[in-house]
Amino acid sequence: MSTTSQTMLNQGLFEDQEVPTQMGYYPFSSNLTLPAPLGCHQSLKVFSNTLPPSLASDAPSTNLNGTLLSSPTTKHREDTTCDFGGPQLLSLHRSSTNLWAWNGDVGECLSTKRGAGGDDNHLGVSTLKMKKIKARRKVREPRFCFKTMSDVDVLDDGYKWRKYGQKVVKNTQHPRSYYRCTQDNCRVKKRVERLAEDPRMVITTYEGRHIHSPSHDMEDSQTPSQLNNFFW
DNA sequence: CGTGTTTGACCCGCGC
DNA sequence: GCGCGGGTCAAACACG
Repeated sequence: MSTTSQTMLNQGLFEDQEVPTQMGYYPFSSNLTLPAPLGCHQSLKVFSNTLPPSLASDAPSTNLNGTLLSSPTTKHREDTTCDFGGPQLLSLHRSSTNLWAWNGDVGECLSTKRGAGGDDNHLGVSTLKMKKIKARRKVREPRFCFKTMSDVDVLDDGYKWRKYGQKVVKNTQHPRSYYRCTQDNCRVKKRVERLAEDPRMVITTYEGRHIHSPSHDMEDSQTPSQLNNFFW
């Protein structure tokens, strides 16, 4: 399966950004048209759970096009809407709120990379490690979710992922898988689960930002610094 | 042997 | 304060 198309999808989220990135919210354009990933059915759904506070409070029930999408009371990840631009394209709208914020210091909080530091991490948990863990869990990276209809659980998005956990979530018959980007110092994680109501649908949740370009691009030219900040 | 997956244990946040 | 559930760790295992 080729990775090109899915990589374009991820990159596309940022190529047309209009929303500033302060407060740690990911930028989205008002109406993105994205290529559907290969390996997925044409009916690709996307939903987002990141929204700047101003938009969340002022117009919680509208997307950036002003279309009524969902209840303003939805605070959690809420399956919202997505229009389809056609067989190869889809339009991403933004709607539901997710009020998680990050303080811009996440990198420091999350810098506990296994084997990377000089921490004494043997024999249980050192106090330092515990503090770091606490910090990690307190400050959450902004997240972005999308839903695809696919036979395969893990969609190839151009990055290399390593599975670090799997969990059966309550009231669902399908386990949720946890992946971490294998790139050094890149803390991006993703969760993959299937929709309980429709097991054909795969929900992928990305958390964090890639600090590098997709793996298959690394051999040829390293992408200019400007783009690096916006890769997933 | 290196790399990736599996899986049970553990920890923490949150609701009651 | 307690229990539940989600998220992570890390040892064991599988595979090329």
